[in-house]
Amino acid sequence: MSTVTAEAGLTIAQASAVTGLSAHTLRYYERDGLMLDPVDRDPGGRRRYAPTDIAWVVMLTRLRATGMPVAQVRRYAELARAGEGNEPERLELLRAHRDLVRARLAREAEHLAAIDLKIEIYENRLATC
Amino acid sequence: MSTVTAEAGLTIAQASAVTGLSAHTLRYYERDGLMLDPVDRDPGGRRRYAPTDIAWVVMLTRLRATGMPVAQVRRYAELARAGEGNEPERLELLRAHRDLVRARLAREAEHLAAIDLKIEIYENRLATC
DNA sequence: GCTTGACTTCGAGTGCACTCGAAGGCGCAG
DNA sequence: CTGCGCCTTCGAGTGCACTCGAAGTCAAGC
Repeated sequence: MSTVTAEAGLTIAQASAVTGLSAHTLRYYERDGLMLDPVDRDPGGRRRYAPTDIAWVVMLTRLRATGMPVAQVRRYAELARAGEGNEPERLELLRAHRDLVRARLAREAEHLAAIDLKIEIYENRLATC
Repeated sequence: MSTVTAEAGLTIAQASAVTGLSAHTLRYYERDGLMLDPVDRDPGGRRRYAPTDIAWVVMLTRLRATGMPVAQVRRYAELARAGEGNEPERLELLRAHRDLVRARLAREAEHLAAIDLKIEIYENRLATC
């Protein structure tokens, strides 16, 4: 059924299972230029995700999950697609994103601490009566 | 101009400045039942934000900034509005949210570490050539 | 008394990121 | 050769949380 005879890459369903993205979303990302290259197709025209594709999707989900807008992921993909020579730009893009994420996580940690405090207040109030 | 003679509460513009929310958003939150009670009005019918209102808005922004949906904030406000007796429910709501936030922050920290690694790879590549 | 500017309500519009449905194609088990 | 299930494309729809514009009101300064 889903066993692979030789090495041919994953179907979109398998890629979906591995990455946690829906098949719809995987197609949407490719359409929107978020992939490094269009994914290879089998003789029947179906997508075959190579390990490098999967690795890219994983990185892509990390960027998305940390709040990078789709447009900026596309920008990053375009740079990577263009080949060598623009590493400084890619580095800058990633650094800028990292800084934003760090700042947001710090802020959220503060909020979390305040929420924890609120929880403790409730716990104490319930414990003493 | 914006000095307050006696103690009358903040105008919506002042509340906006203090909380970082737009006046539009403050009205929207009140309309949507996210406030504990409708905000008091001055003789002219304009909103006057009491310190307790501001404190609530601050808590509310903490919940929102950590990803609690507006509908759940409303639920929390409804419980608080209902008065005493439902503290266990409020506590449960906050705890559930806290757990989600903790889990997400942990996941994001992992993603951040992976992004940092990528950045280091770029840095090394650029440093050695 | 008239302008100014901040306020009001109401309802519609925006942006983002999916998410889904329709309509059809292909290859293989039975 | 027929039905099944998974695949395809295209374009439209959804959900969330604002965000904005229009039209009108009111108090205070000039």
